[in-house]
Amino acid sequence: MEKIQAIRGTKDILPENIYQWHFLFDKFNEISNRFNYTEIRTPIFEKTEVFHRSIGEATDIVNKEMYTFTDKGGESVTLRPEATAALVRSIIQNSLNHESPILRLWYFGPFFRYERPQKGRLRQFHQYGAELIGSPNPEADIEIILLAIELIKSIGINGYTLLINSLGNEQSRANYRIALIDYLKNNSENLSTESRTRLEVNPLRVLDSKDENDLKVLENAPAIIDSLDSESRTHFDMVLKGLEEIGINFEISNKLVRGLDYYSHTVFEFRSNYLGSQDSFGGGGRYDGLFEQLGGKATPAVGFAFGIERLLLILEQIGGLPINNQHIDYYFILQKSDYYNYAQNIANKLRQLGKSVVVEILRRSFKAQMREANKIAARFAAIVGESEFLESTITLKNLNDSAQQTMSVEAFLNSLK
RNA sequence: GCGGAAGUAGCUCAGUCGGUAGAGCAUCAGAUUGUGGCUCUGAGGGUCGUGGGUUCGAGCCCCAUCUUUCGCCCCA
Repeated sequence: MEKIQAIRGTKDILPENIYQWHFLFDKFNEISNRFNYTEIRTPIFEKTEVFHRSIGEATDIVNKEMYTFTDKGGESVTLRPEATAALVRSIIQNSLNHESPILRLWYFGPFFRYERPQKGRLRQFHQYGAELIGSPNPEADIEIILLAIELIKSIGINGYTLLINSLGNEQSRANYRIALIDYLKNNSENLSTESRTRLEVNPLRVLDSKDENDLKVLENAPAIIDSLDSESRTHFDMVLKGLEEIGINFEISNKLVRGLDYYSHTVFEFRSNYLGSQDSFGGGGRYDGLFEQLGGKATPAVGFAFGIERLLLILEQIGGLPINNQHIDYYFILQKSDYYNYAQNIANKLRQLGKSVVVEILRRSFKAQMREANKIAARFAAIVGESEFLESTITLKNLNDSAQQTMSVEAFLNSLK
């Protein structure tokens, strides 16, 4: 029989690594709580429309990266490529923002994009993200960035770059778009072919190009910041001032535009030198127009997301992965397999007292059982031989200092209560 | 979607000029009868990613395909 392989770009999270995921989840849960954010879980698939109406028809995500299929009822559904659109759908549907003007949410889960796999880029990947719904003010932008930074700090990552930019409000963006198209069209003969097509479909994305000739052209391109109207400019300035005064380091990048259409005003991205080609491990921004696009009433919001696999890659590179400190308290060693029920009975009482306990089930030799106890780093070998079995006792051997004593089962259990 | 590299034991890797595969670690067992770690001895485990082709003969050469990886693209 031929072996079956996992689907391309998907990865098993193996038992030997799962503690790393628990570590991240626990830290993020804890820090989110400190900021008064609550976890939300939405389905991993949605009506395709949710993403079409939000992410943008012209974006790569919608154009070529979505896992879209027709279900048996004829409905077009899509495995979520990101969270924000689905969350907004849920908030509107459940009227989550009706009880209070402000809603603070976080999420953790799998997402799907049909891309060519690479290190740090999987077809099923995981994100942690947070959304702050209800405030149009720069205070919200500052809070969400601060949360992101505290999360990174909590898992021990210090070396990274925070890039920030403003796309301005709708009017500012429209103005800039015209100015940029104008400029790029005048210089189109110097642009790469890809940038020329992007100029037609999604001109802001040309700013992201790494092509050398494109970069030359872009040197003199109009900057978004110059197209911002006073409202947008003030918003951005207040965000920057806030970050400065709170002591957050950042770099302004007037070329940062990000690949989802729903962003407005503040956009930001976290980059690391440890990731190679996929150097961004988190990003987000403000999306004041999204609620309306998804049929809700106008609601301002900011949010961001981290790529969990990328965070783990960074931790691995900097030697920052946590130590797996899972341990076993007692390993039950049976001289004869006949003593299994006797042992398992005691073992389970120990478990009820909060101990982690394993009982031999392979009928191995005494020596092999001792080896096993040692290998899994049990604190004690709990030995059941003929005399223990007959006298209702248990022999405990401390595997650190080899000290050994025999006592009645009753006395042993009582000593732990 | 485009270009480059790589796939041999559970893991890390050797494998000469084409002659049906090796090491270390890991696993398992043993070294006088109820005692681990160190040491020693031994054993099991591979259709050489998959499918074709060339050849008397392919891990090695050729083609295709799958997967991983690097860069592009994109993004978390």
